[in-house]
Amino acid sequence: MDVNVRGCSSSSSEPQSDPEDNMDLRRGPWTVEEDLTLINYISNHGEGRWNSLARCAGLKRTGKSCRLRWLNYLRPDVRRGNITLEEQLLILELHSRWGNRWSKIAQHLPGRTDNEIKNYWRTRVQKHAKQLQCDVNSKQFKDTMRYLWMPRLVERIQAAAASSGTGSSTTDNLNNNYNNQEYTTINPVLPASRSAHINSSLITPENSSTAASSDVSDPKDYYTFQDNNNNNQNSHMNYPDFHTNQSGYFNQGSQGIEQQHEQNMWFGSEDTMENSWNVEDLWFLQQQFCNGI
DNA sequence: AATGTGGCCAACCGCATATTG
DNA sequence: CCAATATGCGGTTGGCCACAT
Repeated sequence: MDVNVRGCSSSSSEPQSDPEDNMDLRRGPWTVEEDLTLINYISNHGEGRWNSLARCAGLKRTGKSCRLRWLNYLRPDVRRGNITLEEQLLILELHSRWGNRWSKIAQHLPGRTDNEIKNYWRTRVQKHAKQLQCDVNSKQFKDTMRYLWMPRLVERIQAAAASSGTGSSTTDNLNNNYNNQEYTTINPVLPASRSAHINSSLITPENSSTAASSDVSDPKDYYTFQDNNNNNQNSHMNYPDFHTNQSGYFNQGSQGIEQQHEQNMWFGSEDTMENSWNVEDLWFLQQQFCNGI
């Protein structure tokens, strides 16, 4: 919304310099009164033109500060609380695609802010990279996310849905998509060492090569979550970079780590990313290093 | 009980880009 | 077209809190 707030003050003669130079400006945590002032002002006049807004509302804050406070905290549709499994999965996938484009990623997580996603990434994901003593941007780490964490997340999502008995959840969409082959799935270009553990019948060189060059301009084409916590947005999900069997992203088969071990390591915890590194993670990384990937 | 440590997250900072006059 | 200003984005910081020692 484009609201003209310029007429509210003697703005034409105001100094145009950065208001942060103003010694009267407040910094630090916002008070309840400031929050209410900002909310009331925006509800009456709309958002935008933040510097003018800050002045006209009588807030001794920079426009930047007001904007940040509104977008990250006060905005009515901002979603608070833990990042869900579905959101974790989406963050991982979108980050693998776009890197640290937090605002772009946030656009695809309704109610989540770039700041929140950024914080999540730094505190949870980077922590594990640190534990592994590898760079978060390294191929090893990215592959670990892609071929271990994300499939596990899908399994956990499915397990959670199964246990809760919710029939129309994201996981049902996942299952349906996979089972019915509703969408065109594109296989990842897998590390050779890892490919052996994947049901080869689901991988073809044709679509594998397609994956690497898939021209995905808008992830909405691929992801839409049934967001149970946020207005029941109708959604589906389609992974361009994975091909799965019915139980998850790939078939671990007899060569994988035993299912029980897998469950112990991942399904016993509330937070998927909070577990310590397990044997398979280390094994996977080791294989990658050994194969020079 | 006191102190140290680490995680979390709101807020700030600096820069790049867009908009305006 | 250009300079000034506003806006948006990603990186970083600092304070609070919980937990460990």
